[in-house]
Amino acid sequence: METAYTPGEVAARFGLTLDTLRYYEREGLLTEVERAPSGHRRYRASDVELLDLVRCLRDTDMPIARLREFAELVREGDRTIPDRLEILTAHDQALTERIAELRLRQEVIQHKIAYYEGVLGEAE
Amino acid sequence: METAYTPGEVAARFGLTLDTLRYYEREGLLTEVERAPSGHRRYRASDVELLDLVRCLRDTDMPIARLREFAELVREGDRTIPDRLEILTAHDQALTERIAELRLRQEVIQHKIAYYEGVLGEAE
DNA sequence: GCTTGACCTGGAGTGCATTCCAGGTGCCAA
DNA sequence: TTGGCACCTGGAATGCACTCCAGGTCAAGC
Repeated sequence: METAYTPGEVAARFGLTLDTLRYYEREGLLTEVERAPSGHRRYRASDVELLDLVRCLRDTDMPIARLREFAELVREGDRTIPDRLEILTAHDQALTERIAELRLRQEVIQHKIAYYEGVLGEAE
Repeated sequence: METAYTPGEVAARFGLTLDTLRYYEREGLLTEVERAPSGHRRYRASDVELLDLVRCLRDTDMPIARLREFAELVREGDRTIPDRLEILTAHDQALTERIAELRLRQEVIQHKIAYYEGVLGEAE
């Protein structure tokens, strides 16, 4: 029998709330989650694995709509791997650009900090 | 006579819409902007300078509320420089952390990409 | 048997940052 | 004098990603 995780366990593991977890499922970001006889969700290893990637993509600002596309491809099976690859590489590139932009902006901010420190230094 | 910029010029320069520009002003992110006799805004060099920093901070995800605090300090004069410095250094640090997080997540994504590429390679 | 805690549902509500709109003014060029 | 364009106002609407709620179920422990 496959190991399964409760909603509480999964939520704690990924730092998500139960509401967010359910929301992701409703939005189609996860493949259909199995249920215990009681009706409670039971997450399998494959769910957790996908959620790990989803969290990764979400934390790097991939929009929900794009994540849904990705999850749909996952549901369609291995033949969609080229499409998934395209989504991931595009996101990877966007991420590289975003990081570069943040660093550029950070430099400007650091210059401003240095300027303010200079003003304070003179005043002494 | 001081050079002044029209709303259209400023919006184009910073890649903002006129609506956003007005919104920032309403929210107190800019110091009071002067008007031409017609009622139209005339941005002075100091407005543009502040807006440049605001844009930098906004583009690095500083929330509007925090930006308002900062702009209020600017309006209160030079004695608030230590407070402004505190806001900027805190943000600078948050930014460093954010960049580190993005890079970490990016690595995971790149591993996934490599994995998918491996799968496709084998299939040939 | 009864409470407690974890979970369930559908749907409403929230917060943030814009973005849009309707109805107006001022000024320049044809 | 008539467009057309850039701009003005207050206020409403939008999009996104949650987050909350009311009213219920289920299994375990006292």
